[in-house]
Amino acid sequence: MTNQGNTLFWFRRDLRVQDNHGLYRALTSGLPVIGCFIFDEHILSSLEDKDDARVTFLHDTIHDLQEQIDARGGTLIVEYGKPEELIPRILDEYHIQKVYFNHDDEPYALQRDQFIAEHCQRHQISLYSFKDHLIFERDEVLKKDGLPYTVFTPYANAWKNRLELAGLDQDGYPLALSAFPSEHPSYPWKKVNSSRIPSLDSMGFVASEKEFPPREVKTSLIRQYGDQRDYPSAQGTSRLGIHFRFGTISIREKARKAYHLSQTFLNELIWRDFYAMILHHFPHVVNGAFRTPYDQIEWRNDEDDFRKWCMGMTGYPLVDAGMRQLNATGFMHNRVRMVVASFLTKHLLINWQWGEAYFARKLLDYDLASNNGGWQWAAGCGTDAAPYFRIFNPDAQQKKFDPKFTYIQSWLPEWGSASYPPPMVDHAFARQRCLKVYQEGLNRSK
DNA sequence: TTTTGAGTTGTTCGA
DNA sequence: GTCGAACAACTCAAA
Repeated sequence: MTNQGNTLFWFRRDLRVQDNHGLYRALTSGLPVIGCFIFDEHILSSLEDKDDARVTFLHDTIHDLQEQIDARGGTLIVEYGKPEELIPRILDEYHIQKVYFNHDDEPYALQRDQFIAEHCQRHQISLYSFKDHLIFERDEVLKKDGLPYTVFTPYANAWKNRLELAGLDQDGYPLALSAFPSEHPSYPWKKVNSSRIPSLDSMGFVASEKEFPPREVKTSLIRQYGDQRDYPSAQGTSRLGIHFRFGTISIREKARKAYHLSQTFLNELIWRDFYAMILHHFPHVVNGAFRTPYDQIEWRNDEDDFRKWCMGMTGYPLVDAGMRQLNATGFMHNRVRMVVASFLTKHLLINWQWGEAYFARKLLDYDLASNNGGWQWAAGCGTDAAPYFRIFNPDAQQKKFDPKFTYIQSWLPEWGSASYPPPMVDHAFARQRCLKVYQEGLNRSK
């Protein structure tokens, strides 16, 4: 047994022991399993804020994960540095014969994993990778002609058919959402000596005071999700995004929970698969519009305007309350995300990529595929075929979704006082300007 | 191949 | 206040 070496399970964005597909496969690989996690220097060095709360969240999470693995008699090796240097070292030092991890289809991750795959091949180490982060991914839901969907509704219909294709379990839940076992007496974790978790300080960060949402979501919230989710002052959304991002909860578990309770909630999980699939098949969306003619739009890109938007000083209270909530907490209600994104792109004519980057910096639940998809949708250049003249009216949105100014007052205390600025641009004027500039941009591409 | 129906989350106008 | 049509003609998916 000892001569056969060990299995390595590399945690990345699946930071849990329960219902973890790749980990389950590693634990049934026939060799003792050692876990590892790397605080990736490439990613961390690109973060702008020393008190980035996502690094605190990661650090807390890794601490908990290590305790859980310790309690099972195993080890989680935790390092800070470059995966392309650290993984080969770990493979060598711990006599690794098999490497297991879960798919990560973001562009950087694909390149990182390709390097590791080539290294493993050169050293006769087996490498196994599994779907865990999504319910259906890559080529699992395609049109009849074999090409990927680019419209959500037919994709969601095909997705739901596929979910039920494998049948239901005895409790009436799709088998495709079954959990992978994490507890079994014969699962062989391995205890080895390893160094301590690097401190936040040693990686150049300080602890954040921001609060992190719980991993659980009430049944009543899911049941009422369809009716409540559009009202930013209600606690109508789950705030599970950060946990889906880092895999601190299982997507299958939450989908199973929502399955009989709320189609609307389930649809949101399908959107997540949809945008990940779009990123996989159309990687150009990272650098430009999904619909390339929209790259011809002549954005104003006024830096003072952008600064006002970032600070929540536009003079439109729903926009400003949203930005204040984002800046203060790292979270913004979904309805308000649409309003601020529409305002930045359509009213201010600032390139959606500026907004995308700001959200990437600030959102605790930031996810490349979903954030990019959402911004392209807001700008009108994305997969949604709806016409671009759909421009949100920030005042009308306030009347509909925050009629008593409850949300606005909780994030914008000076609203209504003399110190609150007047609207930075007139809505009717901005709307006409937007229609004209979009039209001209699209004509230019013909 | 051609045709047909439909498209996450909207707004404005005029009856 | 409420309701349907227009916005401007586009793109996609499936028959």
